[in-house]
Amino acid sequence: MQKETLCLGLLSLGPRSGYEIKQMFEGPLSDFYSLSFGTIYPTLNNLQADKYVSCKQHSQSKKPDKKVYTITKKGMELMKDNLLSDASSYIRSGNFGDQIKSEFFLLLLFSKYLPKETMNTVLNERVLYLRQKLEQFKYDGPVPGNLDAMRNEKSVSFIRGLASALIETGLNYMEKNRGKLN
Amino acid sequence: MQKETLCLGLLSLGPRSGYEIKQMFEGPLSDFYSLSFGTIYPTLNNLQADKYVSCKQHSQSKKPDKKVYTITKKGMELMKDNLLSDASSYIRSGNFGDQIKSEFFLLLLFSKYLPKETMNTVLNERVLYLRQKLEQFKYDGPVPGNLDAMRNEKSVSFIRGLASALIETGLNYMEKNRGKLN
DNA sequence: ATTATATATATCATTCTGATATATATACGC
DNA sequence: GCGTATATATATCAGAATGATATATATAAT
Repeated sequence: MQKETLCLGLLSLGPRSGYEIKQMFEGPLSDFYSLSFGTIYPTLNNLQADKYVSCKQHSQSKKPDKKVYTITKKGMELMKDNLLSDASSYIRSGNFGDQIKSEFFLLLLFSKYLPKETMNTVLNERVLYLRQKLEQFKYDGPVPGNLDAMRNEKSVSFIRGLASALIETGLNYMEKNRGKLN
Repeated sequence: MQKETLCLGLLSLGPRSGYEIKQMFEGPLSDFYSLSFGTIYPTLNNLQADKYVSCKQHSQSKKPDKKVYTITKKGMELMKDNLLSDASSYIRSGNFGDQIKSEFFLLLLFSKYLPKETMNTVLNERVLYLRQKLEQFKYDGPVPGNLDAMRNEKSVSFIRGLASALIETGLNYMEKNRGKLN
């Protein structure tokens, strides 16, 4: 997905600064996508230059100005147009498409070159990590303001449910079949 | 995973050319990782310069020479050292780590900006695509020579089983819950 | 006969990340 | 009270990787 479309999409949930957009990528979204500051800030500047977003600077005493961006009508149109024209190309991507980069699976692929005790530790920690991830996805308590807008989206509930189901399946499989790696 | 470690790992399965390494990334591995020609060829040249691989040129009438690389003892050592020292950093990556880039999930996130009929078509095609993927992962018939070495690895059976289980879970979830997106 | 696909290596502009720079505020332990 | 760590906030850039393109031929399909 183009970085412009993605930033506009997140701004469609409400006005935000570049820093806050980055924070959204560090929340639940982090498991599916991320953009770096080096991408977010230039993208917002370009979107502003082309009037897809407007910007209000909130001067803060001796911190850098907080630049809060708001999506414009023109920006909403661009976002919708881009989503529509690229929708079909996302069908084959991610979560069993062409974009998963699983270093963990690569490690498994070459696991025979590692000492058994190392692989045992790695698999144990992987299980712990996945359990922790699962808890995060199922967590329904309060979240910081920036992330709240996302939680209320129907699509986010759908994605969280799917992610939870996938992690549970992965955990069960790992626990039942890890013996087969030796 | 460093490109050097990865190329060495694939060469540990048997001597191969850069073109054939790329082919392995287009097989079942494509769902988990990939490297481009622009990465593979320079990496192989560097590995050769540092004696981690040796190279035999097979001249072919009027095609470019086929350069078949073989991993050296020094190369095997580097690969094992790298795997060992980086193993712990792969625990949190991929398949619910920080490296999944799912454009499909992003599309779902913004699905409310798309016409219902578009989303319907997209979800239908996604289901078809996943069914096709599932068949590919379960397929146990003959494969081209390059890929055969991988099929015989225990770890590959493990990964294929895990991938199949994950896709099945994803399919079931999508079919049961797609109504909740509207 | 033409088009598409496969073999085979190489290069490079564009893109993206991860790190770093800059500057301040606040919370925490001791 | 003092140092340390973390959080806020934007910006830039070296280095790395991709995707596209160039080059050249063989073969299969239409």
